[in-house]
Amino acid sequence: MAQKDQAQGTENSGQLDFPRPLATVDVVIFAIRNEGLHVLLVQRPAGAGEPFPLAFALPGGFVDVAKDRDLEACAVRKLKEKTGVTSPYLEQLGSWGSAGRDPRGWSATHAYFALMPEEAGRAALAPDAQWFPVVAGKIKPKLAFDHGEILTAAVERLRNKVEYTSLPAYLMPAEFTLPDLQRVYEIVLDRPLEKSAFRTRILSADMIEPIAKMRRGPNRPAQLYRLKKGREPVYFVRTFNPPE
Amino acid sequence: MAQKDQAQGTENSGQLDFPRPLATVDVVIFAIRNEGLHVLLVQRPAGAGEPFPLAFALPGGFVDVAKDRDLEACAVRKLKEKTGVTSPYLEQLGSWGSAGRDPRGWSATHAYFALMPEEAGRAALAPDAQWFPVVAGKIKPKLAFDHGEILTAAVERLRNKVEYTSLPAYLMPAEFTLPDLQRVYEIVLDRPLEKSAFRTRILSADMIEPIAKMRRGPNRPAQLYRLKKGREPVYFVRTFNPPE
DNA sequence: CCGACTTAGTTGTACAGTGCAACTTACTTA
DNA sequence: TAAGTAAGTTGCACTGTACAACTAAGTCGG
Repeated sequence: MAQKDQAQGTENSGQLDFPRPLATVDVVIFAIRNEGLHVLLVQRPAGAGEPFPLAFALPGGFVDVAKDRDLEACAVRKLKEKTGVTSPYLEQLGSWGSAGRDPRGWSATHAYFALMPEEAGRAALAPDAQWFPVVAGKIKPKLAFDHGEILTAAVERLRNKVEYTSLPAYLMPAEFTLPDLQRVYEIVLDRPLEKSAFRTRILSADMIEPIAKMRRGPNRPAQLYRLKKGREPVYFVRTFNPPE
Repeated sequence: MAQKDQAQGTENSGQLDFPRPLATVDVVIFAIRNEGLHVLLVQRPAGAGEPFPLAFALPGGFVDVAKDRDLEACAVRKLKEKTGVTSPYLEQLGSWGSAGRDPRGWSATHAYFALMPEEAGRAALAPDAQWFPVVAGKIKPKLAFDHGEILTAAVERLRNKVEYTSLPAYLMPAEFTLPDLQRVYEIVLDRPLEKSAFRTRILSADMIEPIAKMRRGPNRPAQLYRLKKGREPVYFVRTFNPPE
């Protein structure tokens, strides 16, 4: 809630002349590439006065009070501007704000969490944007600001939700098989799942529908499916076979 | 991520002289009072230039870059200052930011979600703070700003998490019985739960421990329990008997 | 042309936790 | 001492998973 600023010691109503934190938005966007979880990062500029020159960072930037109607619009805009991609799934992840996270002053970022299929990531990527594999919840290069911490939180959120939702559907191409989908679940969770229980659960969730086509390969063909359109993510009432 | 401000059209590195949104923190704090879910609200001042004079609002206020080390510290401070209470459980709920939510300009609030036992709420409450019953996820008075929307999101989050976590433990007094705990679950979920399944689940979660005392009443005494100290919230692998 | 190989998809049995309902236990009160 | 009430337990049916073996449908190499 915004109220009169008792913090500044001025009790005059409507006084707004006190220092404000910097307000930014950052997006953690995941895709599966080459059988592994990847995250899209952008390299920071090297100009004078730039914090963390040439380090990699999450795509994002300052909220523009003239351009952005709201935070989500800002996230969509920043993602498009910084990386060139658009995401079919975007949710809030959380916010990080403190005196020290940005050398330019007290700043707070509104972090978003996004998923996209690999196919869409092959299109025009911004020149300084790049996909990085996520290994053990971390990234090789040390990230700018507290973005390493934000990324860790995003991976944890992804793992948690994949355990009991249909979120991986947003990581799939337009047409996919059930084993494809299961593989994506397994990649994110980093453990094998039971084939028959997986099939039962997904098929009874009414989230995908078979199309009149099979995936052909060197062995038995597999039924192709597509997402039912307009489907919100499905929440299961159990997790998959629990870790221990 | 904070980066140079391309949005303002100035490409000079380190330029920070552009308008910043207002930054606030608000807290939705719940307690069970009189067999019902309640929220703690504060009445807004009536001074000239004050938005929503005398309306009720979530406790919160502007981030103070001098006083607040980070957002959570700001939430704790605001809760204490505005209402007088302190919460044993505080988590981020999300952020709401847009051009129109505050008549004083583009503003973004970082909303927190808190739980506390009723007993702690009986102590010194700030004079303009007041508990309101939550009926059907809503509050009787129309709230200031978009706080009605934030409250709705908080109730939804609470309901969702109570379905598969031990969060209600933070709504309990220091000593309580299993039927007490079950009643709190039922109040929040607004549906009855199975007694035997509930007991089995809670007792096998290793979150509470019996004390050498019984609750005596007009009928069979009930075993009293307390929370095991230092326990994080427990996540169950199933929800309770699903709504349909 | 046939048998080895591989992956898709199904089936069967054991098990865990819930839903439902009846039951026992332990106390108060008339 | 019997009735009443809430605490706590028990038993059985049911659902969905775990595990594992099985069948199905294709390619490929001899």
